[in-house]
Parts: sequence; structure tokens; C-alpha cells
Amino acid sequence: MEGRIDRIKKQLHSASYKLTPQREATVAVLLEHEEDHLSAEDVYLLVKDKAPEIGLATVYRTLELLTELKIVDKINFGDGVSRFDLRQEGAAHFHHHLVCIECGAVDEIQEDLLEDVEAVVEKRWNFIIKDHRLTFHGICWRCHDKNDENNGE
Amino acid sequence: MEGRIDRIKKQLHSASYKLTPQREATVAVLLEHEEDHLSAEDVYLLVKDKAPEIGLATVYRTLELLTELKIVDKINFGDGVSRFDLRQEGAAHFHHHLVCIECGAVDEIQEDLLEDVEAVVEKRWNFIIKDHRLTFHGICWRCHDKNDENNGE
DNA sequence: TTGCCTGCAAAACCTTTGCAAGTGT
DNA sequence: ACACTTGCAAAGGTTTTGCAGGCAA
Repeated sequence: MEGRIDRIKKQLHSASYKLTPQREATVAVLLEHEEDHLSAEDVYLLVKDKAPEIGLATVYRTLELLTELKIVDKINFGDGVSRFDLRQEGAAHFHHHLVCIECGAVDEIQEDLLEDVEAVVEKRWNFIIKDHRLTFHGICWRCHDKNDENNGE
Repeated sequence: MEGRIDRIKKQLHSASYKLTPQREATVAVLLEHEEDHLSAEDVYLLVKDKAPEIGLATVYRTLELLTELKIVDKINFGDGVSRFDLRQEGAAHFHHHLVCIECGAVDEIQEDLLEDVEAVVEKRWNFIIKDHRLTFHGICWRCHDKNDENNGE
């Protein structure tokens, strides 16, 4: 039932890369934090628990490799760092994000929602869409609820 | 008829900032390159033509200020630099981008296109949308046409 | 004068790279 | 051996910050 990491291993092998202990530890961290949007530094610190001797450069190289193989997506929310997100297996498209401008939380939307918009863009702008990035900035339900409570006093 | 820069001046003043010659030159560059997506360095080099004594730090500080006042939007296409885009006056939402993965060109979509999607997101995720970022990655019409030509030989 | 603004240089940051050593086949 | 991978340290590139001087009200 350890399928996910085995499949990633195969993806690496079929591209002539090895799943070294360092790479495995990095992938494990990403799997354990699928909900989060870790920066390279975040991943590095977490990987150090499993493989204390690992270097930051190796983490960067591994994340770059995984990005190349489309196992993870590199994203950027405008703070100075890149963040890395494991792709959903079999997902045709990159998922979307809800960034809360009050508490900073980042939630994910797995649904596509963009089929209609993409159809319009492809036709009207004559643009062949390969991927997309969609992020909404606003107030999340948690802050929303919190504000309601405070107003109710 | 010099309305645009005058209005920006007022926006600065009403937030207790001055429109200094350096800031004016920076805004002028942004106005002249509304179609482009200039990096801070790009802006710096262009501003130097108008105000050769300006420092890079001032350009950064001005762009930061303009971002704060929502006169420009800071965007990031995943190459290591931030880019700055003048907001459309009166635009309720940030415009979208088409990034060509072949030639690197960035085209803009001014239409909203997202009304329906936003309605779904607000209702289903209980998220109050304040702004959005939407970027499509793919093949632009220019590269598309170019490829057709080459295949026709 | 006072407070904002500027230019310069230094610093801070994130990320990439060079290289010698290590690894598995 | 051989090719790939690693850790470390150094370098690279972008952005921010400290500070003394300048400017306008």
C-alpha cells in the first residue's frame, strides 16, 4: 500500500534518476505535508529530522528535479520564496489556491472550475493552454467567522 | 489632458506622500510601458534616461509605495524577479496574463471572465474574494503560427 | 527646523554552482 | 572504473536597509 512513493520511484527511474536516501526523505516530507506549501528552507528543516546530514543544496536540487518531472509544482505567492506542492496524481491541471489576507492561511481548491474560461481563452486569443495558475486573495472562512463573533458582542 | 499622472499625484498626496521628480519619472516610465511587465531593474534603466542621478533603491522604494497604494500590481511569473504592472483605472480586478512557454511573451487579458467561477468559490468555500491572479501558460498565437509555417515546408 | 526623501554602499536573502569526495553498479 | 549524487562553501542575483546629506514646507 506504499504505492505513492513507489510510483515516484518509477518516474525517477524512467528518467534515469535514482531514488537516493536524500531524495526519498525529501519526497517523504512532501507526502507528509501535502496540505502545506513548504518553502525549500521548510523542506530542508523537516528533512533534517530524517536525514540530518543532508545539505540545503541537495534539497534545492531534489525539488528542482521533482519540478522538472512534474511530481511537484513550484509556486510563488509573492513573499520572496518559492513553495512546493505535490501534484495530485492524475490531475490534469494545477489546483487553485485561496490565500487569506488576514491570517495568511492557504487553502486548496482541487476542482478545475476553469473549463469554460479556458475554452474562451483558447478560441478568442488563439492561445494553446498547457497549464494555469489561479489564486484568490481574500478573507477565509475562519477569519470570516471570527469577525462575526467579535461583532456579535 | 494630463489626467492620469495628476490623479496619481492626488492619490499620493491623500496618503501624505509627495510626488518627487524621481517618483514622477518612475510613474512616467510605467505609463509609457503599460503593455510591458517591467522588473525593478528594467524600470531603473528606463528611469535613468529621464533622471540619470536616480538610485536603484529609490526605484525599489517607489515601486513598493505604488504597490501599497494599489497604483501598480506586483507580479511574479516564476523567473526570479518581481514585475510591476500599472493597474487599469477603475478596474475592479486584476487582469490576467498569457505566458508563452516558447517565446516568453506575456499578453494581457483585460476581460474579467471569472465572475461565474468567483461566485462558486465565494459560496462553496465561504471565501470573500478581494482580488485574484490568473495566469495561463501555453503557446501564444505567434509561435503557433510560426510552427504552422515550418510544418508546411 | 522638521520630517520626508534620496543616493550610495553595505547587508540580507534566496538560490545556484564548483568541486572534491562518496555512492552504487 | 564510471556516471550520478552529495555536502560544503563560495558565488550569484535580487531586494532591503542604514545612514548621512538634501530638500521642501
